[in-house]
Amino acid sequence: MARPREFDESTVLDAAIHCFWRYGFTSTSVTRLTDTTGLTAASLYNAFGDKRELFKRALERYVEVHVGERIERCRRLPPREAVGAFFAEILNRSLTDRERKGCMLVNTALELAPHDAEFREITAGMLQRIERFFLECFRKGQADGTIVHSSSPDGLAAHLLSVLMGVRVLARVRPEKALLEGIVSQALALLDR
Amino acid sequence: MARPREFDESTVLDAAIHCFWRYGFTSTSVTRLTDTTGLTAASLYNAFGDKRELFKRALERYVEVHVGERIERCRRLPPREAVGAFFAEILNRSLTDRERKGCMLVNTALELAPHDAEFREITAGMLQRIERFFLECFRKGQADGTIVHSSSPDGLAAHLLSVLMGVRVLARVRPEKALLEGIVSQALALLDR
DNA sequence: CTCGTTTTATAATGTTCATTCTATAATGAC
DNA sequence: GTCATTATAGAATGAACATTATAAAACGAG
Repeated sequence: MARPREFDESTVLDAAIHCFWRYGFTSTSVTRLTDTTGLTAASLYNAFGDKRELFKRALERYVEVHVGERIERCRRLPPREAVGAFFAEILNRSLTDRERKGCMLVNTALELAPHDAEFREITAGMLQRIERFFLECFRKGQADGTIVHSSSPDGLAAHLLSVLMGVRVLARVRPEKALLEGIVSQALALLDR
Repeated sequence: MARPREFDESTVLDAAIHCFWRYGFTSTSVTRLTDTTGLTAASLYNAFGDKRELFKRALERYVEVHVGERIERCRRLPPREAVGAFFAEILNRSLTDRERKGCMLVNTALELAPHDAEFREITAGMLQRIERFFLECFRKGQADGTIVHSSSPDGLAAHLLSVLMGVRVLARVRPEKALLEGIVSQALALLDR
């Protein structure tokens, strides 16, 4: 009926993710997007609306692929190991991230959420998803005795969420193994004694 | 010998701080700066060089005024109280920050440090200053018995630094009293048992 | 083959950006 | 008062920005 697309939407989104992840929304120009996706501006606008809409799609895909899948991977483990594995992945990512991209969700939370109500809601929801994952782990772990009872699950979950944010920030400035590992091991120790 | 300045440098820097703090480096246009400082672009460039140089001066002043003075204030207290007072101030600031500006140092660490070697060094040094403050408190507190020995001072200091970063990020997205207070009280509990 | 529809390529749009030019104004030294 | 020097005001500069207009191209339906 009509001319077919010459590109794969997910592939283009992945390229857009890489730009936005590394440089953020404002510092990613449409020119940079056309260069790295290979699409013309016309195709980009025709397919995604505008830059903001494209960013939204990219962020949603980022969270599904990079955050959601990590949570699913870890959720299959026993609760205490799940939290450990989660932070082990974060640590590994942060220490091998040569472009210092950090976490696109954290970056967006700081760049757009404060001034943009829509992105504030979106990022808040995504952060709550991580918090809920921690919460589940702690509830289960405290129930079966693999995680200590000294603190409430809610307090622990919020605390670990903030440690996660902190590690993601620090990793973009000082991606030092000793520093980040120290922070995480300190956080995990909270679960054991 | 020459025409005198019509403005006070510190006053102008404070106005610049407010812009950069709220919107970051990239999203603060020179027009916005001339509007809020009251200076013409010519005066701004004559006095400070360029936008980047002005930002650097603003950041340095921000850290002196807002971070340095807080550290000095708290340093006068006994070690355990010093840490408590520090986080009490952070919490209070975060919960009354209606513009969701967060912390200009954290914002810069995420916006500029990853791609700019000079700002990476600057922000890293400033973060280390906070870390050293924690470290001093822990060393003294462990020596006089007001802070528990269960963890190394270095590990604790790094951990609290990351909690601080995390709170500053979360506060820009979800400035909720219960959430932030929960995180901080959890962190402070680490010092007592 | 022709028509309707969507995608592409290219060029153009008008705006905003950081920065600088030109000219005028204000001072102290002489 | 004149001069050298620095600060201002306002306009101008050219580059980069996001977005769109125009027209050609590629397909299925009829």
